[in-house]
Amino acid sequence: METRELRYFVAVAEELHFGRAAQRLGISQPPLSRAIGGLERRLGTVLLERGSRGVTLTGAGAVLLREARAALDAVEAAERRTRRAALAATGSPAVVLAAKAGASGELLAKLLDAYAAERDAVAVDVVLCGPGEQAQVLRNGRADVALLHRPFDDTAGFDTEDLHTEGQVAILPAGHPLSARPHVRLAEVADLPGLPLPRWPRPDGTFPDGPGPKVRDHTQLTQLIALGRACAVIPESGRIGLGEGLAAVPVPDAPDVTTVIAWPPHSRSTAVAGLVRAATAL
Amino acid sequence: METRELRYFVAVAEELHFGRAAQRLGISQPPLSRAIGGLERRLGTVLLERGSRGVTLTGAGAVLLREARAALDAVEAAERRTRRAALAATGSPAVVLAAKAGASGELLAKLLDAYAAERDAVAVDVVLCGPGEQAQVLRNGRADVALLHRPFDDTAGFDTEDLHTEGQVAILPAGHPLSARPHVRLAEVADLPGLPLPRWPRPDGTFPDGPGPKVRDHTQLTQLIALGRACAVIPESGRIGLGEGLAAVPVPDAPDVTTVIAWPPHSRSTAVAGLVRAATAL
DNA sequence: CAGGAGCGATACCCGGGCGGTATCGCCGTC
DNA sequence: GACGGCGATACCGCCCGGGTATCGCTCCTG
Repeated sequence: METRELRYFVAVAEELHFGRAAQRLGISQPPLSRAIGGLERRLGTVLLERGSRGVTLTGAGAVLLREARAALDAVEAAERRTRRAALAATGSPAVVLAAKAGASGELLAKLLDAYAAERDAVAVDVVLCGPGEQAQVLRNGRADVALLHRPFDDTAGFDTEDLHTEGQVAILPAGHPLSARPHVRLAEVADLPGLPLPRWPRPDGTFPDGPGPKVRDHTQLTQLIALGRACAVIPESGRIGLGEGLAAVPVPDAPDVTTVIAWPPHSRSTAVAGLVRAATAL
Repeated sequence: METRELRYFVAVAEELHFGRAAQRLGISQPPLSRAIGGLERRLGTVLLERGSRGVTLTGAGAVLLREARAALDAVEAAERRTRRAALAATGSPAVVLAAKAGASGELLAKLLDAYAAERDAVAVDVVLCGPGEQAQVLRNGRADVALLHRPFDDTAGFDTEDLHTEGQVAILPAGHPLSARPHVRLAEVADLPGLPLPRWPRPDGTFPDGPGPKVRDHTQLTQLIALGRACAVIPESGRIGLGEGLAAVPVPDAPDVTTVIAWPPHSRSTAVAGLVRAATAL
């Protein structure tokens, strides 16, 4: 199987429409039909059910979609990491670290300082991601190492070291009745009248159904809470630098959040190893 | 990057010789030179140093070799798993379990029994591998789930559950002076005159240098020991069914061996989940 | 029920790229 | 200095990937 075929299949499987998929791929529809047909013939199975009412995935098609995404990520990563290695050899070595925007700010700063103090430390490019995007950028090679947060982020497939565990706090508009309490239970925060928990995007960019407002980053979240339109439960470390208008109340029964440093298991980069060493020594 | 280019590059990087690589790929040498040249041009870097004395990898080339192998494994896995899913849909569902030949025999039997007793259990094909091959077959999709042995096998990149931990024993020819001892130290076994530790193949099939005989599987090992040509240190559970002519002596200071069940992190198969459940419940 | 719209499959053509053979250029080595 | 080994280059032919035009089917609609 060629990566071109995998790209084509993923496009059709995501759009569930040959015409739109072809448009997205920048080709016309007939070659796309032929490519998918050829793939099905060689695999000896039907991947897509062409009904009169659009296209649906078969079981084998669903498996291939999952596997093809992983394979394409690996190919992309190969290209990016090779390019990065070539750059490193010609004089400007750098390592790319992915972190969630607005999380673990203090830990990140300490990590960068500690690593910079090491012998033969190289430049660290920091890529700030939306929630849940770090694993993706680590898989497709945009980053060499990432800070993830269990249990929110999926650490499967990476080597990891735990760095820090903390409890969670509820963030409420200042002056809210609950904000004076020494602590609250998760259930109490879950359905406050008029203050729903916000909805975060899924990995594919869509939002789950529900009453809460859609948010994509930490700034949107704090603004919405300050406006009295939502509340949230976030790791303790997120409370620092919250600004006016917000109050934080511990939520003892919310699951602990562990910040971990993660890297691709076959990584052989000394820079990544140095960052991990610096992080675990914090 | 197309998988064809990656396959070509891996072949050259492994052979370090364009002619032999072309032969292995079943094409002639000129198109191979052109393909590699094109890859280097598009990546904007030199991957292979063509010296008068053969070919060597550059730094970027070494990175690409590692990443390309991973990517090709992922593509292969996509193809195999899709084929398997298609088979499963047409009536003969099966799950493939990889285990090291000659290890954990008892545990494997109990696992298969326990799983077979489950509701809607499917057929389990067992693939017996040489030492260290399980991770490879799991990565490239020949197997869906595997039994690995830490610290010997590399579990990086997989989800795992620990099943069983045990100590190690030295296997000696019956009648050897040490065989009467209640236990021995690792260092004592390491350099017995005339009884060297055998050499196991590396993942790429070559053997490390050293005095010991080359062995590829458990049978060869036991024969060599019975012949008085080698000794070995293996997990306790390997002593059962040793047969005549061999003695086992505990080695308390050898590292413990943990048998784990491992599967690809994005696996969604209910059969794999069932096997894992059965295994952890043992 | 006829007409039309939407969508994927098919027919057919064209051009680029992949693979093949022949040959060159560069080094070592005898 | 001749030769042999090895990778690069030149050149050619053909297949395959991509394009346009069109078909066949289904469903909706007036």
